[in-house]
Formats: sequence, C-alpha cells, structure tokens
Amino acid sequence: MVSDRAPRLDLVFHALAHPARRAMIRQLSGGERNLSELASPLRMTFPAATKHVRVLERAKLVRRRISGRQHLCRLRAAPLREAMLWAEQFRRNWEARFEALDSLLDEMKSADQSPRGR
Amino acid sequence: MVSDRAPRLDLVFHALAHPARRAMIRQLSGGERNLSELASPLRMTFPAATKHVRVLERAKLVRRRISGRQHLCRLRAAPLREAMLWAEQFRRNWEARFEALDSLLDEMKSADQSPRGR
DNA sequence: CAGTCGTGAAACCATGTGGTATACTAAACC
DNA sequence: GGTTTAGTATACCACATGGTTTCACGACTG
Repeated sequence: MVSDRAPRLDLVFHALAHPARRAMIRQLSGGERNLSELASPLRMTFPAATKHVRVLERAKLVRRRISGRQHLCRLRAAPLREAMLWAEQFRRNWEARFEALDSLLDEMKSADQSPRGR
Repeated sequence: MVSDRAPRLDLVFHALAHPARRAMIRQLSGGERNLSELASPLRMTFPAATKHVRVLERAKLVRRRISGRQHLCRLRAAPLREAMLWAEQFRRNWEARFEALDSLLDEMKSADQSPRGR
C-alpha cells in the first residue's frame, strides 16, 4: 500500500499538475531530449522552462545527464508507477461501488440545492 | 488520447499533490463523509480542511450534497480515471524501453558528473 | 583566440497556496 | 427561545510558484 503522506507523491503529482511539464513528459516519452528541445515548443522563456525541468527532476520523473554543453534529459518510470499505484487503490472501489449510481443520481437531482458550477 | 494541456488535469493532479487531500480521498473511499469527519483526523483547523475539500471539488473528485446542516461528500471516479489514462500513455513506453536500462546505468555511472542530490 | 551556443544563476515581480484567527449563518436540540 | 453544532466567509500571514530580465560561464566552432 502506498501511504497518503509520502512526500514523493506530493512531488510527483505536483510535477504533473502543469501543462508545460506534461508536454515535456510527452516529448521525453519519444526519447532523450536536451533542454533547448524541451523549451522551444513552450511559449515561455528558456529560464522558465528549465525551472519546470527541475521540478520534474525533483520528483525524480526526469534524470539529467550532461554531455559536453548539452544537458540531456530522460524519463524515469518508477515515480509515476508509484503514483498510479496509489490511485489504483481507490479507482477500483469507485468504479465498482459508486460510478454506476453517479450518473443516475446526476439526473435525478440535477442541481437542486447547491449552486456550485456543474 | 488525453491532451497535455487540459486544465482539468491541472486541477486533478494539483488536488492529489497534498497529503491531507489524499488522506481525505482515502477516507472517502470508505463511503460518504461529512466535513467534520474529514477534517478531524487532519491536524489542522477546520477552515483549512474545508479549503482542501474545495480543491477536491474544483477538480470534480468530490461531490458535495447538503443534508440538513451536514455537508456530505462523495468521491467521483471519472477525473481520476482521466488522469490515470494520461499517465498510462507513457508508463507503458517507459517500462518497456527505459526501466531495464535504468538500474544498470545507475550503478555504472553513479554520480560521476552531476552533483545532484542522489 | 574570438565568438557563439547551451545552460545556470540571481534578482525581481505577481499571484497562488496553505495556514491561522475571528466573526458570522443556519440547522438541531432541550 | 437560547445554545450547541456544522459549516461559511473574511482578513491576514508566510511562503511557494511561475514568470520575466539580465548577467555569467563553460564548451564547441571557425
């Protein structure tokens, strides 16, 4: 069982919570890339992009290796696996026990009391 | 395919990036809970806890229904499923292509160039 | 050796996050 | 009807995040 209060999960989920970093991950899933390659498609300055890379490194989702003047980044699966393992614990429950009811209840009491954006 | 720049993913991953919110999710996986039940085990004030609940609601991971003076929260699987779907795209690649090499390379070049904390 | 390319680092800014304390509203109970 | 009880709202704080600009450095290139 993956504990709820594992600081690693904080880092991993936080790393995944930004579109730029997710885009980097997608790019890296095609193989090693250097920082310029990661930064160029991102509509932000280079320093901003490298900050995102460091967030990914902190979460150990990315490993960097220096070759000459290039910093090559590569993905690492382990942290993502741990994160998905955590989620998997509950997903099973939900789908089995709640999800079926959910859509029913949705229609039965569609926004009758809480004016929360739905 | 789940896009990288889906604001929903931002919200979901961010919601999962805090131990208190993950603890809430675990608790809710056992069934409906009201806010006091969610807050009490959390070593923080009640208002702080309800803020976390709202983060979960914003990510649509939690739905609230008001019954008398109690606010009952229930989990919703769909957003989590979408998040895991996103991750799954890459996890497969990584495990197949990189992970095997990773541990080897780890030992071969253990911290010979980058003095990054490892 | 000079220049350029890839990157790091620092300073700075606006905004968001996580937390507190406090005051308020509304339902439930005697 | 007054008092708990469950929860909201607001103000405030310290700190992190996400972004910029600017400058510096080391590695290749001609």
